[in-house]
Amino acid sequence: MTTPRQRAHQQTMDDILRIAHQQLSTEGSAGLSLRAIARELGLVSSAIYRYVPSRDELLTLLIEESYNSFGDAVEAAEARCRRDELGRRWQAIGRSVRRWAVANPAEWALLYGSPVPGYHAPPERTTAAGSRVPLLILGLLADAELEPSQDDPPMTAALHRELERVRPSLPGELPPEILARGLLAFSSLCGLVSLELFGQFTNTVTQFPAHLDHQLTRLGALLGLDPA
Amino acid sequence: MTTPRQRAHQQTMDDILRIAHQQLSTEGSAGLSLRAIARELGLVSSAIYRYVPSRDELLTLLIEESYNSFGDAVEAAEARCRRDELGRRWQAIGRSVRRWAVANPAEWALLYGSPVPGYHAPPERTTAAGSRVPLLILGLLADAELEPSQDDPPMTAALHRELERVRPSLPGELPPEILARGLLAFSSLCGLVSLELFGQFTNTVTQFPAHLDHQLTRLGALLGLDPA
DNA sequence: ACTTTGCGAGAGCACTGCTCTCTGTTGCTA
DNA sequence: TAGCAACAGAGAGCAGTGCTCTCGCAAAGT
Repeated sequence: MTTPRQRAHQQTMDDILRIAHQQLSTEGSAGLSLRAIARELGLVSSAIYRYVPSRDELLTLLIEESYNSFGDAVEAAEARCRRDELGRRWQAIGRSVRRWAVANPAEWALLYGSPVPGYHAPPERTTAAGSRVPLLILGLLADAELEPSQDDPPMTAALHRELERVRPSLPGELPPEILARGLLAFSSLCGLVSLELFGQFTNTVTQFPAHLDHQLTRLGALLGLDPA
Repeated sequence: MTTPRQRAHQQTMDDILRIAHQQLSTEGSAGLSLRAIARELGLVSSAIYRYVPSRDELLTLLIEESYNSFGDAVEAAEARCRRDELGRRWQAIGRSVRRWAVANPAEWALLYGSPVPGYHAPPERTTAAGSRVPLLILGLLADAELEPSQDDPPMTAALHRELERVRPSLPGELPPEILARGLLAFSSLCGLVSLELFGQFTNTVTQFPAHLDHQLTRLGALLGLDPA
């Protein structure tokens, strides 16, 4: 049972986040202004602090929401694939990552761009949501039941141990070599999307969807997935 | 011939940039404050505008300097390799990219992180400096004189044409397929470094140098270079 | 009916980028 | 050498920011 006051509070809170997201896309993360949000709500600037204790806290909330919106989008795209078509699942993940990023560039910058200076997201509130997409890739690799091969380069014993140690907290039973393939695939995907969004490709590539598809196929082969 | 006044001006300008770089590393790009720089110089806030017309202009100057410092570092590392050891040259590039980024995280964020909101670097002043490292990779691929192979996935005709079109402005005579390999290698490298610096790997990898070496070897194979 | 709690208003502090005007100095030139 | 123009810094001021404080009102709980 919620009291009218609680509902009103929630309503205002939702409005704040809605306006904040909107501000984020028009002004960028540094342009996020509590005062501007208050103004838009018809509130005096100090009243906003009844809802959000600080600008940093608002950023954390936006990061959580964005990670979840991102995770929802990519998971939904991947779920539409047949489970045994591993190459297609990888392609669906890659394409939907880019699609979400292009549709929400400010949010992408918030998640994978430079950290907002002076602010550090509390890990306990963001790592879970932030792991959803990487975990999706690792889940895919787990389903592939891949074995380390000759093509996997050697790694130091310390790195091998480290990747062994995180094994229990990951889906399936990923050998360190396979986990490393997944890390590279995810990193490459982030790099491709970030370089596109942040404008580093402007003088070379403009055919972004085609370029991404091409590179996703390369990465699929690197992962060890059949093209399907 | 320079007058004392010109020399004094240049001196102050250098001080401004020095303090700005220092402020960048302690406060981050959004913490860059013209007033703080003026304060540190013992100047009143308005006097700084005799040297730097705006905060955006200061950012552009910092970006140019950073790109060049980055390019210097990577080029120097690559130049220390024997020209015919292509695998080593790639490894040297990758390692020195990471080394520079770890040593100058704020500058890395400025170059490859989210663009500072409201500000857009004038391309005519940054693209040349920003292309130095990518060009180094492409020069390496040109030296390798690689041919497209079965392993290169197909690409759309439009993308192929686009990569053909930039060919003359690049070193050697890179076929679109080889250029695409280079773009992926550079993107992956940026992704790996950014994810490390921006803290996305914290719960998985801490053995960063070993991890990078491992992935550089993978990428070297993908590029088609002998391990050397 | 009384008290606690929550919410908004308003003033205020310290900070930012940036503009304007005024003053003293420097350096070139007639 | 005298005079003028360019320049450098000072200081005030505007509009904006995050955030804190106090005050009063109204709703909710007892």
